[in-house]
Amino acid sequence: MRKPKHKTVERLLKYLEYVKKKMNDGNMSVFSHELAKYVGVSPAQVRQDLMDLEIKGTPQSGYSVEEFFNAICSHLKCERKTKVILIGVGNLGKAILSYFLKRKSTLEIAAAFDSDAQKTGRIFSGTPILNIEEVEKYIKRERIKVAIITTPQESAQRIADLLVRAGIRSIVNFAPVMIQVPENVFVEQIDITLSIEKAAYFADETLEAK
Amino acid sequence: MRKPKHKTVERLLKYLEYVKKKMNDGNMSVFSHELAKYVGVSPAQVRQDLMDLEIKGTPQSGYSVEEFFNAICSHLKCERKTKVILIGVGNLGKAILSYFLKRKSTLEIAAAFDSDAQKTGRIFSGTPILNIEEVEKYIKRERIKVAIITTPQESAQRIADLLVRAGIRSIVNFAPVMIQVPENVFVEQIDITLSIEKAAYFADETLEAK
DNA sequence: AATTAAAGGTTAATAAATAAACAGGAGGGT
DNA sequence: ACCCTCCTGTTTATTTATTAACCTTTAATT
Repeated sequence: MRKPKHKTVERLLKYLEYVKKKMNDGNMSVFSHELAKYVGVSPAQVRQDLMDLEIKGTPQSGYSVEEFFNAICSHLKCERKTKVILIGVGNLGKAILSYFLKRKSTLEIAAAFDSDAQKTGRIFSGTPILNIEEVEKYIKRERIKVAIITTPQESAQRIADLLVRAGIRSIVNFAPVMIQVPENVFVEQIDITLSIEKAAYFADETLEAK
Repeated sequence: MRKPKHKTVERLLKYLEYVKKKMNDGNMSVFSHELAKYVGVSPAQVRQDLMDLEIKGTPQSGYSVEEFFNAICSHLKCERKTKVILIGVGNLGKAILSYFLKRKSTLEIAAAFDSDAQKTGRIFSGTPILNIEEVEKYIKRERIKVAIITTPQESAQRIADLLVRAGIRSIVNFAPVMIQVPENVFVEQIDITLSIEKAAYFADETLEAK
């Protein structure tokens, strides 16, 4: 079976959420059109995804939620939660921390870091906020491999350098600058402003078409 | 010339940013490899994008920033800023407001709305925060067509209904629920938690590959 | 004057993502 | 027993996105 690509991984993560809900509600099975509606894609798309994962269903009862859950988890390697850290407890950082608190995610934000002494030493949304000076020690001790940067633009590169030196292998960067890292470090750049601009563009498109 | 698709629009918006910088610095021209590095794609990709926009360059001086700027602006229809509103001035809402303040965007957040009387009546990051009860009047008076939802999950659907009733034609929704809207309303769902989970997944992938 | 290097323009090839189409089996009703 | 409907499994087609390859131009160099 071939590895899932970007869009597929997105959908699988969404399916996983829905399936968890169904399990909590005591359901034993789920249909492709339910998943399709929840995720916002066509049922055909769902079926094809599930085919790739080699999950079988029946026309009568759809797919077994248990089998489904296990299959996705093993493909996404999310049996045990990956520990990540977050740097920069500003508005965006706080927003992310509280999102993770509410949602049972495949990840766990083990700690957050900031340079502002007013923020450090407290717990926010269940996550301890530590001083940025401790981050290197922390990464090494806890063997953290993934970090989220939500600092201001100006500090992003400096923080990235620090993280890489300490052993971080992959970074999710929300600061609106391209950070430069060694080749063997993975970076995912997420630009919220741009996402909104894009949405607005396509909004216009569809308005005109009607 | 055919209309730019999703990924292309993303890149064009990034090019635009870089070109603005170059113009501010007094540069007259820009090369494909510069843009490529800034945006994180191959120079070939850049050239192809520019070809589609019918922007011509020369091997010696690359592309004219002015021509470039005008071409992108006209294709993205961003000559005059589109006014949008934001609902929900929590952590994420504030983060977005401050991002837009710093960055010269193609959009302008004309007003923000919240139900908390402690927040309303003030100005945050240059944007007035009004009471949610005024939103319908505001949308109609200012003919706003695009709205950003950054409320808690629980209120998202209710707010969406309200917005649609008031005349909003397209919504960027950050609340982690699929909102249901009439067919003629455009919705862009942005799930930050999911983006991070996805990034973590591909991080793992690349780690293993090495 | 010829050569080389750097950068753009174009076309073709490949890969990824999405959509469409259709056969087959199990229930349920007549 | 027959037909109808619903939903799955699979295949094929189509559209989007990305990459690679190759040619051309022009300035600098030898």
